[in-house]
Amino acid sequence: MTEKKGTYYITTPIYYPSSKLHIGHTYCTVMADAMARFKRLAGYDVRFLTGTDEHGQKIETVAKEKNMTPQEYVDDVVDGIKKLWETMEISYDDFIRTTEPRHVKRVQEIFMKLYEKGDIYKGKYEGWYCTPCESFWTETQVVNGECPDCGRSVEKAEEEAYFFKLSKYQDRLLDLFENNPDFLQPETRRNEMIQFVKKGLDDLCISRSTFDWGIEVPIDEKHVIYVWLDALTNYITALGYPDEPDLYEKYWPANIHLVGKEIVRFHTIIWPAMLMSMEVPLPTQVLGHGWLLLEGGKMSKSKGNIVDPEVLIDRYGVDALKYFLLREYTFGQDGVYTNEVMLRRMNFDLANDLGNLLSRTVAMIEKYNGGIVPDAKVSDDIDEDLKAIAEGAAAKVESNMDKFEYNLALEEIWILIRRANKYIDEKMPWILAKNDKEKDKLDTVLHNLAESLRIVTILIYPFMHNTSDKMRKQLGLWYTDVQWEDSFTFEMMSGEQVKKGKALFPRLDIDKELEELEKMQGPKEDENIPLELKPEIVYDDFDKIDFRVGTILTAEKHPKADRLLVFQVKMGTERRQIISGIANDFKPEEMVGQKVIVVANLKPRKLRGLESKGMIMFAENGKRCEIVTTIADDGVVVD
RNA sequence: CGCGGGGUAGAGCAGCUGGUAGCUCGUCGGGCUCAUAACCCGGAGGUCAAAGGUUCAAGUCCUUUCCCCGCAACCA
Repeated sequence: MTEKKGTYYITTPIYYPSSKLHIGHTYCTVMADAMARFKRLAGYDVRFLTGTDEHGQKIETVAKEKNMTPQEYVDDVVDGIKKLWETMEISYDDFIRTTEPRHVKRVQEIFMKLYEKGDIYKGKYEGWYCTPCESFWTETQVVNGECPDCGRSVEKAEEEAYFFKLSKYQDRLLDLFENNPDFLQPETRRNEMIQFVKKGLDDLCISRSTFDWGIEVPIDEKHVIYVWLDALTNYITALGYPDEPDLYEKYWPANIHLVGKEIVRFHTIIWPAMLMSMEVPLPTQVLGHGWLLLEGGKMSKSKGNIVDPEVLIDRYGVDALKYFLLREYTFGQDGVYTNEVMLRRMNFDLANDLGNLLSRTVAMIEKYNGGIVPDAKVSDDIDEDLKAIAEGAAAKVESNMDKFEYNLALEEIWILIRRANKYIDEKMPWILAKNDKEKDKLDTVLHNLAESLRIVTILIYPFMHNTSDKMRKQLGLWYTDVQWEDSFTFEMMSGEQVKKGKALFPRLDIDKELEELEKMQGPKEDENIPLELKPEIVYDDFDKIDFRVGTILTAEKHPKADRLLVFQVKMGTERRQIISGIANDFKPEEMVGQKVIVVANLKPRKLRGLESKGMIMFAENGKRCEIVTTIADDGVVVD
């Protein structure tokens, strides 16, 4: 039995179930899972937490649209998420939902702790209120008295709200970053946060009274707790803090909070500040991973360019998908996902290198030694080289995993696999088999190959346990469990009965698969799928808008904003200036002379100092904007 | 001069504290037949964005410039 090395608590973010999860979420969870499995195998007492963040206005709205209660709605989505993790064989020890009673009551207790500490005060959320959006905006967010979201005018309003004294912890946070370089990695994220704190922190509004779907503020039933205090605390409420502290005392502080780069700020500024206030130790390390991008940009639900992990698992298996995600991308950096890159990885690394190595090894042991793994009899430089690489691989995997370099950890394993393939060519066992005098050499080759593969089964276990099991079955290693320490030594096999099985990873016809995947991922031609639309409007709403045709006379860059282009547009008798945020997609020259559609009666507004009277219509297809043109004469009404 | 990250073979990437430029794929040629037409070897292909500088020695340090990408601002 492996001796215990201590505890290891690792968490993923809790995901927001406003719709189905995509491959980006899968990526994060797979990384956490691999680390959890690795640490377990290495002898740690691991606790791995994931979950869902289920409150908030957005959920409330989406549920209403679907004619469900928020609870019904989230129950439904969370079921799907749990099913996905089950398919992915995510080995979480606990799944926390922020709607669970255990979380709700603990969040309220934590609120009271902060309150009694004097770090929560009731203040006035002085701001600008946009009635249609039901949102408050700060002075800096509002532009020219208009809502930054919808552009309609906002009214000065005061709302009571509860605030957390984030500013009080500014200096301690700065110390934290500067004295503990490891607290936040990678480096670039740390630099960003240092800058952010240096600019000064405002107190944080932690309650809302404009919607109901949340945890009630214990001292004020008119308010619900806003996301920060509700969501971030999951990492300790799931451990029973504060009322059932057994797990908390055992596992807190967390070793790792694994999060996406977009939420690093919340985890390294707001969360530590709350913990400081609670006088609870801080997590040891927050790691911000990069995003999986699709060609042409960010993955997002509204763009409809989601890669559904279920489809991939269904076709290629969990292990292949996990391998690809962990091997292809560098932790902390963004990576581009394409079907082709994935299929290549699966073919080259899994089918050709690993699968084929097992296949040829087992075939030779069956053919040349009746399926029994022989003992090694002799040894030369080549044998010793293979052996050294095999015995040294585990240490290299470990050191890379300590740095969360999953890709390099796997690369180390593949160095061994490639070495073994080369070893076969160097030794040419099929020649040895032709001469009885070479039997000792042949036995040695067969033995060494079996040993190398045995070690591979241990090394890949945290990443691909199914494949490991299948390999061990073929290698006759059914009689013993996977033990990490067994990967340190070479001489362990003798007399096992091997048994050739199905190919571990069938070779894929990449062109054919690409075609199939595109068919499945793209829109299905013959199906009529309703679009996701904004709330319905009536004709009167539409009739308020005055669309006109306009000819662009001149176009130039806005002197003080990167993304803005300033146009002079002619609409019949009138000429006016309109500004659009499309500088990334169009050069000014190519816009001149275009006939476009203008929302002509939009209230004028200043953008970085220049007035824009109206708005030019563009089509957004995800990758870039496309201009919407017409052949009609300018000034003409469009309706 | 808001903050930060990059620009290395056809593609995608490694190259930390300076000392013969690497990996995977592709390509060309060869080998092998145990194996999932898989495996192995070799070749071609890079003035390491540009220009200066420090140094015996610079993708690797410094300065400047150009170009990309995040964040922030702003996107009517």
